[in-house]
Amino acid sequence: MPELPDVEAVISRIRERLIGRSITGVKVFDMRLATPALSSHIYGKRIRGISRRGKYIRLSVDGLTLVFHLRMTGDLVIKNPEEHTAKHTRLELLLSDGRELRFVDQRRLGVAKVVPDEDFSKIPGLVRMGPEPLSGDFTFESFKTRLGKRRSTIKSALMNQSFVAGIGNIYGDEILFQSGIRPTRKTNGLTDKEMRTLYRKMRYVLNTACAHNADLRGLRRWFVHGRTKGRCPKCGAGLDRLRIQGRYSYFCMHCQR
DNA sequence: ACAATATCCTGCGAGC
DNA sequence: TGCTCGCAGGATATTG
Repeated sequence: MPELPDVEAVISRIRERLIGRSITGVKVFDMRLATPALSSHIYGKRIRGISRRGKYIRLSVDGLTLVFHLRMTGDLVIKNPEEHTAKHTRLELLLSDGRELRFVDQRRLGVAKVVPDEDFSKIPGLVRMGPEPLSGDFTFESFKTRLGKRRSTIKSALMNQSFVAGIGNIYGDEILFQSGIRPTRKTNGLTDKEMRTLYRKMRYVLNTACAHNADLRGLRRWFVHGRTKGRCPKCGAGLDRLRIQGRYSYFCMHCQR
C-alpha cells in the first residue's frame, strides 16, 4: 500500500468520518502496541484532525497525537461494529458515532503510538524527514542543491526519506521511468536538463496518482515496476531489473539513460 | 557518505 | 499435497 499517494488516499477516505468524533474505547489486539498512552490516555478525547508528513499519519486528538506508519501492509479502515474484523487487526478505536477505526496490518511492521503534540516532529523517522515533494516551497532550485550534495544513486536518493518525503520503491521506479533516467545514475552526475525533467516528472507522477486516489488501474499500463519479464510501455523492449538497496528496481535500458 | 546486509513480521506463489 | 525458498509498495542499525 503505502507511499505518499497511498497514504493520502487513506487519509481522504476516512477524514470526514473521523473529525469531531470522540474516542469512546480502545481495543488493542497486538500487545506490542499496548502502552498506557494508547490504552488509556486517548480515551474520551475528540479527534480534531488527520494529516500526513512523509508516510507518517498524524491523528490529532486534544493535546495528543496518534502516530501511524503503515510500513508494508498497514491500512486504516472505518467499519461498523457488526462488520467482520479482519484477521490482522492490531488496534481498534471505538468512535462516538458507533463506528470503529481499525488499524489492520498483516506483517505487523507498522507503527501506532501516542505522543504529546509537541513531540510529533521529534520521533526518529521525522527528525530528518526531507521536503514534501508536492509542497509549494519544494522548488527546483532547492531540489537541485540537494541533488548536488549527494553521491548516491538517484534511486537511493528518491527512496531516502531524508532526501525527499514519501517516495518508495514503486513510485521511485515510475518517476525515473517517466524521466528517462536510469536508477543507477549518480545524483551529482545529472545534467541540468535531467534534473529539471526529474523534478517535473516527480511531481507529475505523484500528483497524478493522488488525483486517482492511488487507484492506478487505468494507469497501470504505463508502469514498469513489478513487471518481471515485462516489456517497456514506450518502446516494447524487455524491461531490466536489478537490486538497489536490497530492493528490485525495474527500468528500460533503452528509454532510460 | 554511501552501499550492502540483517532485522522486524506474515503470507503467498514458484519450483521441486 | 507438502515442503523450502524467495519475495513483498518500509525503516533502521550495523558493518565495510
